[in-house]
Amino acid sequence: MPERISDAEYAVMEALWESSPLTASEVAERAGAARGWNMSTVKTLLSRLLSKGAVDHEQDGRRYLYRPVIARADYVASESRRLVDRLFGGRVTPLVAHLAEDDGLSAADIAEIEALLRELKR
Amino acid sequence: MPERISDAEYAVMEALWESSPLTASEVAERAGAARGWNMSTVKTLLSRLLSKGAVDHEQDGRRYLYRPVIARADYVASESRRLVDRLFGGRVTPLVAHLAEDDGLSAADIAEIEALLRELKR
DNA sequence: ATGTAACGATTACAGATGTAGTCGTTTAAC
DNA sequence: GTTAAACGACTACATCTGTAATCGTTACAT
Repeated sequence: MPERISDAEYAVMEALWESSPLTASEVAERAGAARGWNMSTVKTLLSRLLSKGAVDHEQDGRRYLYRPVIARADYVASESRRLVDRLFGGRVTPLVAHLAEDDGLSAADIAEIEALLRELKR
Repeated sequence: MPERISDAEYAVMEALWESSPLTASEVAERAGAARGWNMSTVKTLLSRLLSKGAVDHEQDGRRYLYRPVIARADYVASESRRLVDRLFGGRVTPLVAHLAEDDGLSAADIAEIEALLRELKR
């Protein structure tokens, strides 16, 4: 039962997954700037992520270096699963069906997925 | 910009999507009972859904009959899109790849998806 | 040395959410 | 007719989330 990560917190995680460790200021540059966040906001988010155990920090002089504790792949897996469970009764196929229809996959997309499935059949 | 529907509210929507119109008590039976919700909780959720415009109600004597305004398919589409956008840069293929690997699709699942893709190529 | 900029810690506050309780009214059963 | 059950309306309240501001300390530039 991992603590859930909010939307805003997720943006911070993205920055850390892309490159870590980072200082709070670096996170602000990379995740906050585009969103118009104040430095304080970024720090709040970092401290919430700390207490949720999603990131860790190590002292570096007068400041901290932050790095993710949970892997992006794990997060993505659990969020995807959550969606599939909630909306599609845990079945992946209907999700794919839905996305495929609704979303107009390009021929290239289709080819890519087919290749993937062929791989899986090995 | 449709108002977001929370997890608890979603359970109420599920009941209404499955069968509607329903009275508050019926929603409580169908969605609340399994979750141990108090009648009050269900009524609160219904009124929040009303103000969000996600459900509508019609008077029926001294009580209301509730029915969904937004279609399940639309909700599912927007939530799926949201996930794909957030976690996979808007691309469906990586999601499918992820789910497929991580999730061990059965041979039947794979066949089903392949059939689906063939359909799409027409 | 001194002021100022950078940092972390703490506090703030409104809106959303989960979960209910209370109140006034109506109606159905006696 | 009277009472208890059912209903909707309104209120409550803790937690989470988004978004900061303030405070105390430290270090860097002068």
